[in-house]
Amino acid sequence: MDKTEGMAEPRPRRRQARGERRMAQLVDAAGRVFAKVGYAAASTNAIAREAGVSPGTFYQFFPNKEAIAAALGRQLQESLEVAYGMGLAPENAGLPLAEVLDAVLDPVIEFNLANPAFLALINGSESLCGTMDKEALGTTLLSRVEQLIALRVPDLTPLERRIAAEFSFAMVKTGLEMLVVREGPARAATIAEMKRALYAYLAPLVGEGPVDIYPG
Amino acid sequence: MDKTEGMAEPRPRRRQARGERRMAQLVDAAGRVFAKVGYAAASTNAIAREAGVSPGTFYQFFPNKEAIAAALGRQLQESLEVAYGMGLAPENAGLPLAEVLDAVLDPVIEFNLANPAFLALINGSESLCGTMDKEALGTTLLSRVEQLIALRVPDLTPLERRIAAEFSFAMVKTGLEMLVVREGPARAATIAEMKRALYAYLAPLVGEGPVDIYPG
DNA sequence: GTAAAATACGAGCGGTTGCTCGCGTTTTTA
DNA sequence: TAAAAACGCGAGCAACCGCTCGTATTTTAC
Repeated sequence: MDKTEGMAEPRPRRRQARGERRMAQLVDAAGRVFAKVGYAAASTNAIAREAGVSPGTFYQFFPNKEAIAAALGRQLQESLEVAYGMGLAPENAGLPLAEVLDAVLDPVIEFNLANPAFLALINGSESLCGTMDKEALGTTLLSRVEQLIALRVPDLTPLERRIAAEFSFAMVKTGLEMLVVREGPARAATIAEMKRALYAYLAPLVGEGPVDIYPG
Repeated sequence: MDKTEGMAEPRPRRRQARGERRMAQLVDAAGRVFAKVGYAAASTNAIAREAGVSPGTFYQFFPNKEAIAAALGRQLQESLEVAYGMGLAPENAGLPLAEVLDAVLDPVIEFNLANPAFLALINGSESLCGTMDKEALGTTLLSRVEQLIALRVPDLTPLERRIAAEFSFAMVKTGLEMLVVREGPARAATIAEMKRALYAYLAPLVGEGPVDIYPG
């Protein structure tokens, strides 16, 4: 058994400062390209061109398109977590639902408007969730929503929790998609409607607000 | 001015029975391919192969991929309209919301499970709505939802109506996507939850059920 | 029967894709 | 300072894309 001679994985090469800069440059360019044409239609050559770099240089740092998408996803996810801070911390677990929604959604909305690649990556990675890592952006965020729900409503079966999380997540995603194509009052109205939809959906679950009298 | 010699449009060639059969065969194959790999990833060569036909034959009947997608979309839309019949006819405009939801959604759900290409085409045509005809599947269905809402709640501004339609449509779409990957009780639970979400969202709009007390 | 039109084929064109490879340059290591 | 490692380039490969075209067959029209 040799220790220095790796088996399958070609030990991660030591990056120097220049390389790190190039990687950041490429991830940045990838974000712009993804936001412009979507994930599926984005080509590695186009990303390299956008970064002002040759295709060969691209592949010096990323083995394929998925890899750079994953890197961008990780970066976006980290900034998002910083942005909305402890939005899902147990601290506000006792707050009224409406306040929790504000605390969680407002930063997410702001972040989404500032990072157009966010939605492109969520949508793109979902259609390729089989190919991609388990740490795909959409999947991770979805489980966050699931945690948040579990915190507020512990007495749900896993299936119920999962369904609630998926519906909530979908409402947010739809709302965000609607937001980016609207401005001013229309955008404000859409935000309000998104919150109303979520509130109406979640209130019965958390045992708050109007009881759900749907005769199902 | 010559009458027999057309100008731009190359007058539609007379199809014979064999041709019609081939077209149906191709549209059918396209549905299977779209359902399997999605709209964007589906290639005309793959559709031809699936139909057991050469690429040249494909282009004898359809000028490009959009055309066959449009044909499939038209066919699906027609069968859907037949399936759920007069679901949005003025007849049941006075029914309780829950009953309207059942009347509209149950046939749509059944249809969607029977035609997996339906969702693929909706999602695909949305990302290409700029390229495609105005009669894109998603757009058409969305305006149907808008009509339905206008019928029940006439006193909404166009923007409010539009937003409500988009959210409702998104909830249905999400529900359908969740349905196809579930079976048995999980599927039933998802259907119930989809209806509950829509009911909770729409009830305040139609002035029925619990009042909306969201403090926004 | 025969000319015209419709149907069918499949090799292959021009283009793009993700990606490679050889080679030159810069930086680190010793 | 010299070897080694990281960086950088860009022509170009194999695969696939949407799509065409010359040609052969089948059906229709007269």
